[in-house]
Order: sequence, then C-alpha cells, then structure tokens
Amino acid sequence: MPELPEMEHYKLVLEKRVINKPISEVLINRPKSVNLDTSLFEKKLKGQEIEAIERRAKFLAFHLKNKEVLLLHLMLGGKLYYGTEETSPDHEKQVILDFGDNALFFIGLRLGYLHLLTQNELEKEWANLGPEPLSPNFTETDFLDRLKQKRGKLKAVLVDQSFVAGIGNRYSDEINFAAALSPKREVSGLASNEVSSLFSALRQVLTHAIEAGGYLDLPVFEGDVLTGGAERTMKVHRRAGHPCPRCGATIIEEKITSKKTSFCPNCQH
DNA sequence: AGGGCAACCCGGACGC
DNA sequence: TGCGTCCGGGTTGCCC
Repeated sequence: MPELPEMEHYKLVLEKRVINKPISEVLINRPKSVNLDTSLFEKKLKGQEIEAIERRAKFLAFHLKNKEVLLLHLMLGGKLYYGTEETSPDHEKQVILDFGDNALFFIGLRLGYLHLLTQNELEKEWANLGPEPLSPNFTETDFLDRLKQKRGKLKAVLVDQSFVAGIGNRYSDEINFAAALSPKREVSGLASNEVSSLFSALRQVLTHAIEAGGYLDLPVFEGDVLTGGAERTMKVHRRAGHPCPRCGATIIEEKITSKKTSFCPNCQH
C-alpha cells in the first residue's frame, strides 16, 4: 500500500534520526520477515551503523557501514515507527532495531520483508525496475520513448514497476485524474499533448504527496503531525459516490485489469 | 504480450 | 463488546 511518496517520507524522517547510530539490539518476532536464520541476522546487524538511506521505487535500502544493505519492502499494510516502546503503536512489531534511546519498529510485515543483502544482491533485486519518476534525469522525452514501447491500458501501465518505478493503485488514480485521462485508455492511442499532460501530472501528484507527508495514517514518531497529510489531497481515489472536484459528476469505481480503479466518467477522457 | 488469476499473509471490516 | 468469514493489496509466477 505504501507507494513512492510514503516511502520517500519515511526516508526523510528516518535519515534525520538513525544515521550513524550503532544498533544495540535486534529483535525478530517473525522469522519469515527476514532472509537469514534469526540468530545470524541478529549477529550480523548488532553493532552495525546505518550510513545512508536510499529509496528506490517502493523500497528503502538501509546502507550499513560494512557495505551490506538492509532492504525493506512494506508491501501491503507495512508501517514504520521510530521511538520508544512506550510511545510505539499497539500493533505487532515483526522486527525491532534498537538504538539504545529509541528503536525502529517494523510493523505489519505480513507480505513485506527486511532482507540483509550484499550490494550485488541489491542490484539484482532492482534490476527490473523502471526509472525513478522524480529523478531530474527522467525527461518527458524518456517518458514518451518508454510509452511508445508499451501496450495496454493506462491503469495497468502506470502501476507497472518496470515502466516507471514507485506508482501503485492509489497514485495511478490520482495521476490519471490530474491528467484528465481515462484509466481505460490504450496507451498506444495517446496523443502527444496527452502524453505531456500525463508526464506533468505524474510529477506533480507525486511531488505534492511527498510535501503533504504521504497518506499513511500512523505517525512515524511522537509528535509527528505531518504524516498522513496527503490523504486530504485525494481527488478521486476511493471516493466513488462523491462529486468530482473538477466537474461535479459522480466519481465511480471499476475493476480495470483486476485493479480497483476510481475515476470521473465525465471529465477523464 | 497483455490480461486473468492464484499465492503469499493477516488486520480489519462485516455479518451474525 | 463476541466469533467466524472474507477481503484487500503489491508482487511474482503461471496460464491462456
């Protein structure tokens, strides 16, 4: 569920808090969430420091001093919290990294995971990801070139991680709305001005969502008032039955290539 | 090659 | 404030 803006938000919050602090304890409550034998995982991590946090698509990579990497994917319903045991939310924590004064809690890792990898293994994991949509290197020309090679419906293409990385069900709805394009459109039939709208919508929606703190409902630390702000900026996603903020028609929800999709049937063409 | 679907998993929503 | 059932969601992989 967390998508690019939510993971970027976690990165921004956490890199102010966990960088260069030794990990004093590691607690694994759910062995399936990690990729090594729990005692080995704990042993390898204990005493290590996180040197940098990198986000790629919906992943966070915690780069360790010893050049190994903790790779996190939250999948469905995964969340993070940084603070003390007392202030932490009353949810099951599958993995806890303790930094002494505060700890990083990995919550709701059901399908999600935290894997300790080498740099090479990390590269393999990321080999099939498309470009980062907010990278300054990613231009409208790149976008157009990639789009030319794709077929299928706009909805399916936007959530395809090998096309552009980091967009999921929620933001694909918002991007299509911002571009005033129907999620059912075949991408091969898009006119060049429509591709332009789509490209700027993509950047604008994701950028604004990051600025608003993402949509996740759980504060990341005590006193956190920013997280979740993007929920209020949703124009169509999961708003079926409400009036379209652009034209006033009723927003609908339909399954498009097996994805629940919200859109305005009147002003998205 | 694109679309459909099952598997992974379990918190939360819903029905009673 | 109970108990069972079902669903959702990203990703992978397998089918047609």
